[in-house]
Amino acid sequence: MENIKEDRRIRRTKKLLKHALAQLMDEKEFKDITVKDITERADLNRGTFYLHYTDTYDILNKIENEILENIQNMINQDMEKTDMTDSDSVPALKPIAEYIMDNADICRCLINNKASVDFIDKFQNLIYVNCSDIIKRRHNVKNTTRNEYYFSFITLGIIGMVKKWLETQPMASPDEIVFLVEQIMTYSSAVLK
Amino acid sequence: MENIKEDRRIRRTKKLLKHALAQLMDEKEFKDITVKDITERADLNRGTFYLHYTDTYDILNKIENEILENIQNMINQDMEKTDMTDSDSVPALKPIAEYIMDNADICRCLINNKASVDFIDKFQNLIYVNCSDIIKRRHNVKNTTRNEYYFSFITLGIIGMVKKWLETQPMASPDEIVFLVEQIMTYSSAVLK
DNA sequence: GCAATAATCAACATTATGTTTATTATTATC
DNA sequence: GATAATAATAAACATAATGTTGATTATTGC
Repeated sequence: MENIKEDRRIRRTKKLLKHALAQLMDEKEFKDITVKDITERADLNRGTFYLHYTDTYDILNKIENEILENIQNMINQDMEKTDMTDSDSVPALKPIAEYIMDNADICRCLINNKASVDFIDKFQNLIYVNCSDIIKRRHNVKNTTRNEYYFSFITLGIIGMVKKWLETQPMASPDEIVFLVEQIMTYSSAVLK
Repeated sequence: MENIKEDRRIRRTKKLLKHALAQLMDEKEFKDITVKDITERADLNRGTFYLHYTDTYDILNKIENEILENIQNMINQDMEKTDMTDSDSVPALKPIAEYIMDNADICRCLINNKASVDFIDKFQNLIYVNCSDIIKRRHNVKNTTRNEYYFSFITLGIIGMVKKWLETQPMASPDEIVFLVEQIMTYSSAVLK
């Protein structure tokens, strides 16, 4: 997805800009953050920003996509290893929960972001795409409109739980959340037909 | 909440501005909508906008709050009528679903809005505040951290379902959605302790 | 070391914002 | 229907952010 070898200066600049934005999002709403704010915080020239991003929404979008790509990669790795037919747990959940825990600050500001692009939408879609097939196969469930509604319920519900997790200080351990998510998935799949 | 008698000109102006914004949100992302866009569409002077709202986020916020206030009022009315201890259904759901159906265009653009304030957050909070007490009493459930996680799951999950409902054309009838929501609430409450 | 290129700096035109003042049009109320 | 109150208009303004350009300096990969 990314160029394997970007110039060191580019890597440094992008990292500085992203860190600056994450800092600022902790301090004020995204909509009130300007390109000038970001470059001043990163101690870079304003023009430099435009060498890499078109506007503030572009850089935010790219931060979001990186996080979600990392999570998707964990799922893909897990898919190869796992025989889906026998186990009832989802092995990818543990590394994902640990990843979210490790990146709690950035995940929290993305998921709580009041004025921006659609991190939650993209996250829900990721869960939807990766889970619906697995669940359907496991529980021998059909593609009905009714079940589509329930999937929308479950997938956004899981994000609600993760959101709560990130908001509750001190945060529970990844293992605890994995347990709760698996439990809720088991219970909820009972509504599917 | 609102002044009982606003000048007719003010009522007209506010209505024109709100309709113009709703129209524009169907055409492009909220973040790209300017005050000029709104007043041009409403065929009003740009200065007039500032007589009533501070910026685009302010008017959006007020549209959101109106919708949610109307829903809250339905719940309040229902609370007075209902004896909570015996029934297992939630009578407010039907009028709420009908209200959402009647205002599907505006609700859809608020719930799908990619770049704005927090309609979904506020909506989730409304459900949370109004449902948690009822459910806790009904199922004799305690205030544990674990249950808080589940409430976050259920409340955002319901919004996921409503979102799906609004996206699916042609929309299902309010009665169908009420049935699904009640079913999911019954099933889900099984995870509470 | 050197060619390539990223970052800086200063300057610029463009656009949106938010405010002000004087003027016109509409309203509520008597 | 006349009138005082006030909402909407129009034009002008300062301010600030945006996005771009061209020349210069600094860093990088090889």
